[in-house]
Amino acid sequence: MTTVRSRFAPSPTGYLHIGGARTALFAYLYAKQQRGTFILRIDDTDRQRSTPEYLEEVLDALRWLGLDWDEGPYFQSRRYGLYQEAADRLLREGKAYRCYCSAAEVEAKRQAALAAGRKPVYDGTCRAYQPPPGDTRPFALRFKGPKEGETVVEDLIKGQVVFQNSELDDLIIVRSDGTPIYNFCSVVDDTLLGITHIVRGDDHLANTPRQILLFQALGAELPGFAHLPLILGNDRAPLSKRHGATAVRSYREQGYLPDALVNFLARLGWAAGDQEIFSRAELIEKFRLEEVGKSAGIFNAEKLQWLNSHYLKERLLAQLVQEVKPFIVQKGYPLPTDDEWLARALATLQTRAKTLSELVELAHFYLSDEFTLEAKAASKFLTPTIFPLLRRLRARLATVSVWTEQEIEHVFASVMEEEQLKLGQIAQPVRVALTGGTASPGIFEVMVVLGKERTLARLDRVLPVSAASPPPPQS
RNA sequence: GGUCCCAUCGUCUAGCGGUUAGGACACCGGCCUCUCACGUCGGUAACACGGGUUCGAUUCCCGUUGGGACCA
Repeated sequence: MTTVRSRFAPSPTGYLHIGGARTALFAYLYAKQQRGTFILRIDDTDRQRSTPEYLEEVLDALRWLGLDWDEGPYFQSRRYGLYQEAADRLLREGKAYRCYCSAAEVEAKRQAALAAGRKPVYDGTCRAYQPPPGDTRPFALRFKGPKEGETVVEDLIKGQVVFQNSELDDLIIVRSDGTPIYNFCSVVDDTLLGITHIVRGDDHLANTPRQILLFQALGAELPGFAHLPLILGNDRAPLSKRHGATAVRSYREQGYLPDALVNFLARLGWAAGDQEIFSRAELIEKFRLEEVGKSAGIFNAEKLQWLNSHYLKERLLAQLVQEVKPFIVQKGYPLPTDDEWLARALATLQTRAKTLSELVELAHFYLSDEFTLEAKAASKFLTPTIFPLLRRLRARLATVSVWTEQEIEHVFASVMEEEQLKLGQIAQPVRVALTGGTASPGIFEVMVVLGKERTLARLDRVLPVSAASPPPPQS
């Protein structure tokens, strides 16, 4: 039994997008599951559009997702000699021929055929053409495919897909300018790299029979194929920029955790019974390429968000502290110097945030003393009638020596009893004073995290008259 | 246009001839509760259509419709 070698072969012509990430993930999971090798190959034959920046971007996204490759990256741009060699061999062996038709001619014929309602396939003009010696016209290299019989793709996902060879026209393998085309490079590389399983998007399915013919012509063993259905936007069109964020990077920047994205992507098109949450190890153990669904799936942002909040809740605080820091900086808050304190602050918000970014937003009243009071909240809860109560509470709190939830609660309880009030009646005004709004973690935890000094200062801030300080700004 | 792929709640899906068609997200209610969340309990919601095959089709076959991919 040969060991599995699967590959992911992105083109560094843009950010790694969600669809690409899922393809990479499935190829990765399959390799890991089979205890095989996951190979990264960079299909950068499009030199105009491939850039080192995008390359770094793609590698970075893969690393962030934890899709570490065992081999590579190999660069197609550094392997031209190999393609040339393979093309020469096919020409020598009579499996390819020189085509002198210019691109313009072919395109014209194609258009004409289309207009006349015929198949826009290459007409085979040069297939039997013997160039006279000394013919110096530029030529492309075309693969000489069989005109009879059929080519069968045994796809792990789609099943058996049959193509009539008569429907397949002779594929250009090297352009007249000497550059090999993608389909050819891909086959040559898959052969040379010993790829046993090609996992890719099903937009490549229609090209597969031609590639199979090429594999055979090169005398290579046929790899297994697995064509993944595409990911669509909510309008059922293939996911693209106009559906919003498609780059892995933008999810990272929005504060999604790689675990959540990986879990989400894995479940998009694949399931293991009713299970929704999968750890990395579980995915590797349970994933089956043959179980991947055949139909395209729609990217469901709400579900991703739910998964992310799930992973956020599970996150170890020490880890969360580190992960949230870039977001604190990015939002312009001073970075707390005390990690232990930050951990306690985050702990009160952990069940409330869906992303790291949102977590920081919710933590704004911890991170800065300069927040504005929500006008609606202030006008409802910070009325003059409440001031005496707040003053009384403030005075009592000032006497608390051990600043714990328990002690604070005692103070509240006594004031409540004296004033014949329910906790809700007193907690809301305090909440508004301390956090600026009506929604926050439990008021006692907030006070503990804030500390006695900041708590009292914030109460003073909303209390007019006595204090010399001006009333706080309202939004 | 040709070839190919696809079709279960709004969405992701389970199902692999006989089920009250299951789960999850979202949505709507109850409970919990100092607010908001979390949690928990419950609810609304699907087999695209038409023919076969079969005692029996969501499931197998064909077609229609509708999506999609590919054709240097």
